[in-house]
Amino acid sequence: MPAATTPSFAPLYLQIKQLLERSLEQREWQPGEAIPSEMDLARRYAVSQGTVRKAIDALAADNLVVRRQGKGTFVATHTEEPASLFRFLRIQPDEGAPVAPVSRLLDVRRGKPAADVARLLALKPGEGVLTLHRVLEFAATPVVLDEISLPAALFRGFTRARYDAYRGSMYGFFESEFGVRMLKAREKIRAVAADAATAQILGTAVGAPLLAVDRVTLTFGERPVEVRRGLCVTREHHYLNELW
Amino acid sequence: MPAATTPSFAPLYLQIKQLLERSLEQREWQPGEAIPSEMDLARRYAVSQGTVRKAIDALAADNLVVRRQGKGTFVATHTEEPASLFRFLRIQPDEGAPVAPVSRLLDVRRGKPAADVARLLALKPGEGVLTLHRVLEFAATPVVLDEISLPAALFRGFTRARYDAYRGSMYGFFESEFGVRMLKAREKIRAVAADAATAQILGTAVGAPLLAVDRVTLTFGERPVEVRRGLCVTREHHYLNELW
DNA sequence: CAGTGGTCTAGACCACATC
DNA sequence: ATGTGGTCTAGACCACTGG
Repeated sequence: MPAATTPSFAPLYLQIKQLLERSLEQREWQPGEAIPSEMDLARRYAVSQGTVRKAIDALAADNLVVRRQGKGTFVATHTEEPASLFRFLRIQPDEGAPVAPVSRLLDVRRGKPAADVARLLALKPGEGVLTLHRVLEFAATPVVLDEISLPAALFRGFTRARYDAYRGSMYGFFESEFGVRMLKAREKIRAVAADAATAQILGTAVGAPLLAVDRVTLTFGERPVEVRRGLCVTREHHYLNELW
Repeated sequence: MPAATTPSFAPLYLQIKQLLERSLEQREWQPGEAIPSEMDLARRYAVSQGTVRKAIDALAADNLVVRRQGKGTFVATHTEEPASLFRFLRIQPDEGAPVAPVSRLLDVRRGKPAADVARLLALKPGEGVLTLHRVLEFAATPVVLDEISLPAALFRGFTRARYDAYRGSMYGFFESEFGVRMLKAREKIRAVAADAATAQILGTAVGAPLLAVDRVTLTFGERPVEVRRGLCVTREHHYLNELW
């Protein structure tokens, strides 16, 4: 017997998935916390455990939750699990094992968005943005220069000092300090020539070829919450992509 | 009750998946054909339909097989389904809808592999390679220059005329003419400066920034069967990547 | 030990495709 | 009408985790 009402035409397990997704978005359970057991959720929604299982499987496939056998199912977080780090960090040294770079924030500015940024972030007229510049260093060598644009409304109280005090990835910082959760991203990659300012920061010649990675990052409901352009020296590093 | 013997320590459904994978590799069913129904397979392996279902789900997640409701489950193929085309083709025009480019083969050569190619293809000493050069054109504009290295042993009888006569993607050609099936790939992406020869073919200035995409393509058993370097003009095109 | 997710089964019914 | 994959259920047992 299904639940009391069937709110839409979709398989039951997808309806349950949607309900769980709403609870996740509304922080009924915090990132890193366990959600209720499958049996509890089955009782709550008046469906069988198998149906809840399929719903959770789908959430896990979307990287919204992480299953841990014998322990429970946990809300995905950027503040733990170094594994999930490399989901969004695709630049790696040509030689040697994957490593996490050091992030150095150059500046933080507030202002009006450029037209393309406003469009990509779906900002309302008049909405402001935060613009960060930061460098990623691998083994003390600057490799990536990022320009990061964020809707100011979602990141009130952002300061350089606050970021510098944080230990962990930038997305971990966004999640724990501002409650903004980066779920997926779309990147467009091009090759460009280094301009003078970039060349100086990255230690390359002016005109040297750089990888330009334009990322739009999405949160719940496919809402864009970050636009970032990364310029990357690929002399001893590369962007790794697995196709399957 | 499980099957007669349990050949290894793994869940039943993964053992079934492995058996099905072996059958797929050995072409017990041809690409594009339907495999037996879930019920038939359940009887064949003496397991329940649900277990076969999980095995097939896993194969479908690996893109080895495609489910079609009401019709059956079909062996994946590069010779149909334009959708699967864009799984390996990530270069797209900045403006407008995704389109399939025209592939123009420049030359075909036989010879000894370069050291790095031999290593990436895991060739035995003395094994020869085929080297192709080809251009991808979007709207009559050359955008990508590919150098493709293939183990000669797997592509006996390859000629330019034979490729030109084929209608469809290159991986479709490999699959239907040589029985070589490209299942997944790993790409390393860098920015480089155009050399004179490349600049001429792609219609750019010498030294212009190009995207260099180094791909190793794998078949069953993670065996590498293609090494390709693509050089791409990203003036009006980009490499698209979805992160989730 | 008790509780969690993971596997496996068996059977019922639905949705879709084909004849 | 028949056969296919897709959903849903209910219950049993396994494997892992932690007190």
